[in-house]
Amino acid sequence: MVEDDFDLQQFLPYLLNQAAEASSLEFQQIYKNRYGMLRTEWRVLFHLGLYGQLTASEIGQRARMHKTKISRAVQRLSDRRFVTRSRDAADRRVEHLSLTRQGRAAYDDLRAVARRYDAALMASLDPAEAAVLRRALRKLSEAGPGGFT
Amino acid sequence: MVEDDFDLQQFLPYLLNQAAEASSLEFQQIYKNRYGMLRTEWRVLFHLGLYGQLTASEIGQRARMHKTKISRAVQRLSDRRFVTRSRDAADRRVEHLSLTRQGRAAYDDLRAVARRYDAALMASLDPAEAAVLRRALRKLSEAGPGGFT
DNA sequence: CTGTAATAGTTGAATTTGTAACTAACAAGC
DNA sequence: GCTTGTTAGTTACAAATTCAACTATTACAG
Repeated sequence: MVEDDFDLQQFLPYLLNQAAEASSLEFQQIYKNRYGMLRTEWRVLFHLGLYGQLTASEIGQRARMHKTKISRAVQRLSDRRFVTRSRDAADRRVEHLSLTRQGRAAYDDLRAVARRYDAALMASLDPAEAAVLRRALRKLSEAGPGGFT
Repeated sequence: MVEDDFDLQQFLPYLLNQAAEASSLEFQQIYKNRYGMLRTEWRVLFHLGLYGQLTASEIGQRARMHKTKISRAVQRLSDRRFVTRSRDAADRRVEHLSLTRQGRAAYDDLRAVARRYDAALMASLDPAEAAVLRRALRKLSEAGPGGFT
């Protein structure tokens, strides 16, 4: 039945998904086991750790996450005292989010793990390959195929 | 707050996830709108289209999908007459799955779309880059960082 | 001002996924 | 044969995600 020149293993969205899943798995275990976080929560934590105070919408734009995901992630992170929320004085719809001391500690810890983890992943590639990979991934992230449909 | 040398945009699992999501989006719309399929169902369909008759476990191994996902995807595909199931005579636990005429028609259609879609994605990369990308993704898919935890 | 539209964020209900327990069939040792 | 273990696949229940509707607040046209 391989009279078929289409190769699933070459289909980029499929390959990307496989690679993304495989490469997230072990790291996921870590933030889950150590801090009981979900992927959405980890992402919010990292964005706050990296960029400091942000609003939910800003995180949404940067991380391309839907606002309901963010709302719920922030809720949980704030329940567990990783994040604090404070209303903007001028525009009382918006909330400024930032890490608590505890949140920052978790972030610092996970950031260190992430660095080592990234290095371990990279070790399976050669350096030139790794650089090309990153560049290509960034291009692909920016837009889909563009005007396809 | 960017006194921080860790760059989320460089963290491979994150990059991979972003690229995977962005690059799946429009294609997802197509199999969803045309055939009401979920990603899991599309994957089962494609595996059957490509490799012919397979059992659920075989699909699981090839696609690295959990058996419950497959079970449900097969259920829905068979409800909608895209797939037929037939018990193995020798080992009555196993079921051989294959596409119906209708299933094959959907597969043929979507395969053609996938080819064009892949080409469109590739167009945003230069050829050398694309080749390296595919090779790197295949490496990363095979294993995570390996003995990290 | 005032009515209409837009934006930030939340909530509820339906869908989808994950986890664990389950049934059914086979295999192998005794 | 009869236990014990394993494998194929399903199902039940909990957890997470999506989608649409919602509140509260600001913007802005007339």
